[in-house]
Amino acid sequence: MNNNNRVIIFWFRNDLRLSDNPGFSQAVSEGKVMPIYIFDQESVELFKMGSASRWWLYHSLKSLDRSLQEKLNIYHGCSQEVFKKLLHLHNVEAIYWSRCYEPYQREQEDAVSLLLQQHKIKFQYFNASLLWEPGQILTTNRQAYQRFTPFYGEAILQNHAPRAPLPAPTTMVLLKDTNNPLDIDSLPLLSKTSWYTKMDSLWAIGESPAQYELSHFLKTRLPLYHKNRDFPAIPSTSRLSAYLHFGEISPHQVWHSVQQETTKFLKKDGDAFLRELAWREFFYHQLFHFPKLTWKNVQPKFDGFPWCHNEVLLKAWQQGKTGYPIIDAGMRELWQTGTMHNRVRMIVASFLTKNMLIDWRDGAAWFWDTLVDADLASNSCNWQWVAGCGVDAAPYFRIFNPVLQAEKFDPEGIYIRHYIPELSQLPKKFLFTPWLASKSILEGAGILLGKTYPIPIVDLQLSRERALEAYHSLGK
DNA sequence: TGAAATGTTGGGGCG
DNA sequence: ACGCCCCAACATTTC
Repeated sequence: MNNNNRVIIFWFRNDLRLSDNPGFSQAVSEGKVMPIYIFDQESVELFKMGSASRWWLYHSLKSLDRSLQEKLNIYHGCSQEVFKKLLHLHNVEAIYWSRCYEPYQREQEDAVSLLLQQHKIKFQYFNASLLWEPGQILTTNRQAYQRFTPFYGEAILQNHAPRAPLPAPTTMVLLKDTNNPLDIDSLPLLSKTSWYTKMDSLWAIGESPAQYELSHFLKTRLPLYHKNRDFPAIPSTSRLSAYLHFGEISPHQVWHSVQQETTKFLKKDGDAFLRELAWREFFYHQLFHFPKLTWKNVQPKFDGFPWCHNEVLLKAWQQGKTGYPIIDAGMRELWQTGTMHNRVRMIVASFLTKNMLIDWRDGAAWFWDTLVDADLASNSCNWQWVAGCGVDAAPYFRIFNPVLQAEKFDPEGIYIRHYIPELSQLPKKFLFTPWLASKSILEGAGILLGKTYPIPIVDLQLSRERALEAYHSLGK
């Protein structure tokens, strides 16, 4: 066989970037590289990629393809089968990829590894999407941490700082698989109804937009991050979560540049942000050690919890028509933009699980479908955290009051007015409690309660008491 | 990374 | 002048 025909396959997964991609760098340094992406969802039983994620992925792949001189090779179907064909058609020298940690991705990896072992093909995987490998951060008993605080302390204090990010390779020889008829547009990524046209204008997707978001965040938002991050009307968050999920930016790049920015004046802000990045790690590690947590309560005593199955309430929550302005604003932000401010995510999640007494899995499923940053680890763990059944979870009796939360974190009502235009004329005094406004005030604001904006769909006090009762029914 | 209920304190009005 | 009561304002406990 002619040695010149030998190719190295680099399998892109949730690492859709060229910079700080150790496996890709190694591949292009060793020879001609055939970059591939496999859309492999058929075997996924739970949590097939949601609509918003698929929309994001479409653009992310387009961007990656441009970075790869339009040499990205697209496949659709079972990963193992795709590799079987590739091995048959090409003279494959080695196969490299970046590890992924979601249960079905691990199954894919195992199946592919087995195949490659059988064919005696060299393969190697790399860590490109976590600061610390699961299994690297363990208690002295070699167990996974069950509490974030010691996890974070140990991870920072006892382990080396995350490695420095790598630059993008400067030279590369890329190969197109000429036998393959598929391209990005042939994947089932964009639905027929173009619900996403508005989103197209809200997000710039790809590796260089991700870098731009990061530098913009460092310059304009990080300096007041600690103070501002809880206020949804203030642009204070990094907006990096979706880029991190698909790997258009690596956590190492983010970690490293935040640390570089963090002078003593910014220390509090830098620390607060790095802590959030560490929560992401913590959740990935949890998922790694307990893959069932996407649908199973981490605390088994919650298995008997008396959740209500109420389609009417669930739908009202999904559509942002509960009658509680901060809840509805958040749910509409999600629907319109594919994201939701972190503080508001906690408020709407508390409302669904506690005031509506609806199963956290229903909330997780909705978020999974609608969030552009939908991430199995963060989504599942955060829902369990709010519901009280997770690792290091909020106590069940911590029930957010949507009126008080709105008064506290959207005091001027800017966020609410933005996402609920039908309330925008309401005076601030009644903006958080429209049902308390007199008829004349409502009229003056052009509101017909029950018509143009809903009457509260559940009673706060009664639902709170009901939730506490349900909690007590679990016993200790 | 709550909220409500309950407890405590201290200033001021008032008999 | 003094004690009593009221009630913010704050602290603690409970869910």
